[in-house]
Amino acid sequence: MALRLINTQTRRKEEFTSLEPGHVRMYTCGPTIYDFAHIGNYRAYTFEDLLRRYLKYRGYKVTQVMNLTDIDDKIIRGVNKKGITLKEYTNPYKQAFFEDLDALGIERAEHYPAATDHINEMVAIVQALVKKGHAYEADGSYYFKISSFPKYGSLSHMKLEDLKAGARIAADEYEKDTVSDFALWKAWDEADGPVYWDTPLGKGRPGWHIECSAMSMKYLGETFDIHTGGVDNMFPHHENEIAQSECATGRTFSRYWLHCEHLIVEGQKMSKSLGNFFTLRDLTAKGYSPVAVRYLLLATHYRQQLNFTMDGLDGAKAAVERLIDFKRNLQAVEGGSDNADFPAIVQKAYDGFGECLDDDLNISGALGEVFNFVKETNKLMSAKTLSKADAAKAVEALEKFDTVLGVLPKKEAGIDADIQALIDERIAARKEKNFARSDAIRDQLQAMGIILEDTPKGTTWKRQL
RNA sequence: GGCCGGUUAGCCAAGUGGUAAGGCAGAGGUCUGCAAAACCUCUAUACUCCGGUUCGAAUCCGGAACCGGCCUCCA
Repeated sequence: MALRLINTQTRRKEEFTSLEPGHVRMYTCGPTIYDFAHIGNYRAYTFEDLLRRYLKYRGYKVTQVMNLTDIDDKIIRGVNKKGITLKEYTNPYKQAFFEDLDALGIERAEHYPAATDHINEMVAIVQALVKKGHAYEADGSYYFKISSFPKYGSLSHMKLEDLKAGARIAADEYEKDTVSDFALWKAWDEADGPVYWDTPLGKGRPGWHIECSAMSMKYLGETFDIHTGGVDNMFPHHENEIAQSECATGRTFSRYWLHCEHLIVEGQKMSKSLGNFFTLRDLTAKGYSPVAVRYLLLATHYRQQLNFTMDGLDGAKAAVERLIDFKRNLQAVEGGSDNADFPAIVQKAYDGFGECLDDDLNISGALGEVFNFVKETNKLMSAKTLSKADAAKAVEALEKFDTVLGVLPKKEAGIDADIQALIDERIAARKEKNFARSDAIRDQLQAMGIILEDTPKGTTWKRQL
């Protein structure tokens, strides 16, 4: 069966087809690089990574764009406070972001355009909108005229007249024709200090929404396949993107919209005041492995709110370990004749894995299939009825699944010579029944994060996750 | 006020009409110098509540409670 995705636009599960056969173009709303990203942000990026990896698993070529928002009110405030340039302010957070992506095993997108590198493209869109009567200038700023786009609200299913005009309408927005019109370009203001661009639109800076329109269309074309983001971006951000993009080009902007639910921590909204606000660095500092965090973020369906708990993190770690151990045990299988039941077990795993993920990326179901495969194969292994060739096929399947899951170590890390020397010494000590010495070595290695496994076949080791 | 999700065992979490996947935790076992690790086996009268439709409902419809989200720059 084909891949089906729930499109926010229609609220229906739709069969996915790409505009260009075999090639998916997707745009993913990225971070504002004014601080370290938190695990809620990474939930969204992990979901996008799952989508990307599964599209590739299904044989698509993927061109993904993730923007880096490096201009907004908070960044301007930070720049002026510290008296440094905008790039000087944002670069450390940009670097930290990529470090976190690597730690979490999130594949790199093809493009990471920064907003401030695309001012000209944004200006061009604003000019096109003005020319077509969809935008107007007021006191040096430019606004999108929502009343000129009847389709406005079709993504979030919100009606303008239902919106509560409330406290969040800033007092300085009086010059807009109607309060719901949003800024495409903001005129320079003294508080902006040195942060501005001189453009045909005047001296100022871009609004927030326009960057995504400009950069997605530049790298993916006027119409592309998938646009993703967190649910909070559905309105107004994505709604505004659609309005400005479609009015500028006269074409459909994104064909599918996917929105990721938020995560909560221990059943509560993540907030600094509750003390349950975590960056990836906060968790690794507590000794948690990034791959455990990845698994936890990945394992819940993306349209479901994810309850992030420390117990859950321990459970995620144990689940990943089970997969890693499964692979190690398979690789140690020797000889034997092929098991007649095994081909059906592998086939069932492949089929189940694909069927679940085809169904709007049902990752929990897919993981269930993987663990059933692990259990059934382990059963054959412990009965010593699995052949070396069977085991190789099982490893192949597991590695194939892991192209989507991304939780297995890329390659076994080497072992230091002195660690090997300790292991050898312990083996010798055990032969001489010098258990005091062998236990001391065992403790020493454990303190170094090396777990020993004394099996009937001898002593092996693994790194603690 | 408008709109949108959710509520499944000790915890996490699939399942959208046919009688409840999977992971963690827990118990037992194999192995072991003892452990650990790994693996196997087992376990739980778990579908928020109240009505309705149906031969049959976690699943569909109506209502309630609770939790959470969006309503102009927050993934």
